[in-house]
Amino acid sequence: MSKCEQCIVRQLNSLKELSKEELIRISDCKTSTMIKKGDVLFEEGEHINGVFCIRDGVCKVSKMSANGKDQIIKLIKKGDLIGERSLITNETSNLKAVAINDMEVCFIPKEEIMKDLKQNSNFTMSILNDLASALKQSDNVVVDMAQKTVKQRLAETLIHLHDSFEKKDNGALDIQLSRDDIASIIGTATESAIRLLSNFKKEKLINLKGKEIFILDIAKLKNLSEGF
Amino acid sequence: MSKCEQCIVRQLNSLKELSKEELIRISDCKTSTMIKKGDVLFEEGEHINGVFCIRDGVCKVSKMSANGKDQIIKLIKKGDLIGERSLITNETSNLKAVAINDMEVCFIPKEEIMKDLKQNSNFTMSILNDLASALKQSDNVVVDMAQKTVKQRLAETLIHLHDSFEKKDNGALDIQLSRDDIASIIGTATESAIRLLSNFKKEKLINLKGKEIFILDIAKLKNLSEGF
DNA sequence: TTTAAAATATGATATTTGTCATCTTTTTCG
DNA sequence: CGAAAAAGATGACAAATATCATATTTTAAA
Repeated sequence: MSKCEQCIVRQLNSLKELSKEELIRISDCKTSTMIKKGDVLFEEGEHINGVFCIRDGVCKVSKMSANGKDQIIKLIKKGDLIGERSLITNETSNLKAVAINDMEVCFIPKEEIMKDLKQNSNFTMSILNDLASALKQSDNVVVDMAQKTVKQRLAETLIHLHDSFEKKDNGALDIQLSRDDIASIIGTATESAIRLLSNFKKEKLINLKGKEIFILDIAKLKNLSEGF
Repeated sequence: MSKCEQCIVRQLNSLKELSKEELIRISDCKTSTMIKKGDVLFEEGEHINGVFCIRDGVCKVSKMSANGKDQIIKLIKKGDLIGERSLITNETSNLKAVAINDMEVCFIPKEEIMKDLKQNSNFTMSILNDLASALKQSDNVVVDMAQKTVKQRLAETLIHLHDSFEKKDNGALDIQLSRDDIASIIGTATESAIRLLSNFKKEKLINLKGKEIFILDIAKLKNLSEGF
């Protein structure tokens, strides 16, 4: 099994604050798993009992609304940690995570990572920072959901995807989302998402080939997302 | 000036984790202020440089959307701390806070509270917990904003107000919100909020006397908020 | 490969929500 | 107090969005 000390992914998240000794200890107790596209990392209401460190792949993190529709809260990718919140509050997960493509993830059991959280204050501070950033981000999304139109939110989401994901050789965004996923990110009906995507394509803001998305006009998308 | 060691409000938030010595130090450097209804505690984009501890009164915490409308993110009341997030990330505030009624607040400068955050791990853990809870809460609101109708959100908000605020002697909720505030909490146009409130009154779910709100049928409101 | 199922697409229509206009009531302030 | 301003209320209408129906394309499974 690969070692945390040598894992580059660690540099991308709070684990970079751990000392060599701490890392070796974590490395010895962690487990690595391959997760297939569509498989569930964890369910809403499940005790996670640790944190996941994403070595490769992408997953969607969602929550079921009272109305029975899944709302995607965020996309998690290589280098991200997930599960810190449940770790800290000792609660079951309020979210569900499903792989969007094949993933490689490491799982660090709660007891071990808690030791570091209690003893390494740089690590604690880094986790604090993560939560603080996530909170700001989430508050921003609340405002967008409450105040922006579906069209604005789609534009915003496309910009966000453009900023957060690599491009494939042909220029397409290197993430495969179904129309349903996209609708679930922006919080609208699937048909509405499809219609707006078609409009955006007609207006040459994006191009679509199956599930491939090509961002053509970032500036106009930005304007759109701000209501112009 | 009153002393933190003797302040009951402290028991309601993370400051309860501080030792007697730490409290005395905080007490010596804090400032207390009276804030008038409508006055601004801090603006979006402002360096807060510390945390506020609310001794009395209520304020609305909001963020301006790209469309120019203010969205209320949360209501802060007696016993709450505010400003922890900006403290940790070293950023300017992403939110604005305005007093909803006359308030009494204490301000603890950043340098002092940071000492405790670095040295008292119980305090740090408590703040971590606060942020984790706030994040969960915020994610829940995202789902509601994205998936629930305005009517559902109004019902939800009324339940929340009922759960979080005392009742006056006449049974009214002890918080004075304008119709505009209510609209800004649920993320809708003022007229829509007014109309729905009138409907709820007609259906005997609530009663309204000026700005006073009387919750009459919690069970039906709960059903409504869940889509029945 | 063939077939069934799922995903995508699009039109027609209904519902929800926002906007504008106008009126009434309440609050504020000289 | 009384005038002006702000807040609240309501109708008419427009715009945004959801829903339903159905057709087409893609994907997955036998």
